[in-house]
Amino acid sequence: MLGRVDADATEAADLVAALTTRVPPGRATTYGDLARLASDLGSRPVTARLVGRLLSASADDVPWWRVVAHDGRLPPGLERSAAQRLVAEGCPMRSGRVDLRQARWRG
DNA sequence: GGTGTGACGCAGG
DNA sequence: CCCTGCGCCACAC
Repeated sequence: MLGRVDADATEAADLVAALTTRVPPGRATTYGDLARLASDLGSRPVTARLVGRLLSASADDVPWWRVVAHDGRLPPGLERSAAQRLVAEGCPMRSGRVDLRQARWRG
């Protein structure tokens, strides 16, 4: 059934968007963590790679800058924009990377 | 259909 | 800091 594929993709996109919206300002989470949370809530596993792809095409109201790589690195090409927003929120940073030891949010 | 490429993650060198 | 390899998923060629 080809319809199921689209349904699953939509579910994953909604889950990721919803979870990202829950990340508090000044805090951050990782693609991997989000993938795990989305996998628990959804009907099928979501990978970190998928989270990144979905987020790259997310809506304007989604705080994508609060989702970083597992080592706190910011999205390639958008470091400036992300860093500026994060700093404005008071998110702990370190050498251009998010200090996850302090900012990490796990839901 | 195969192949390359990403806003990924992890183990190694 | 760099890089390679493997597993992972979706997409453009």
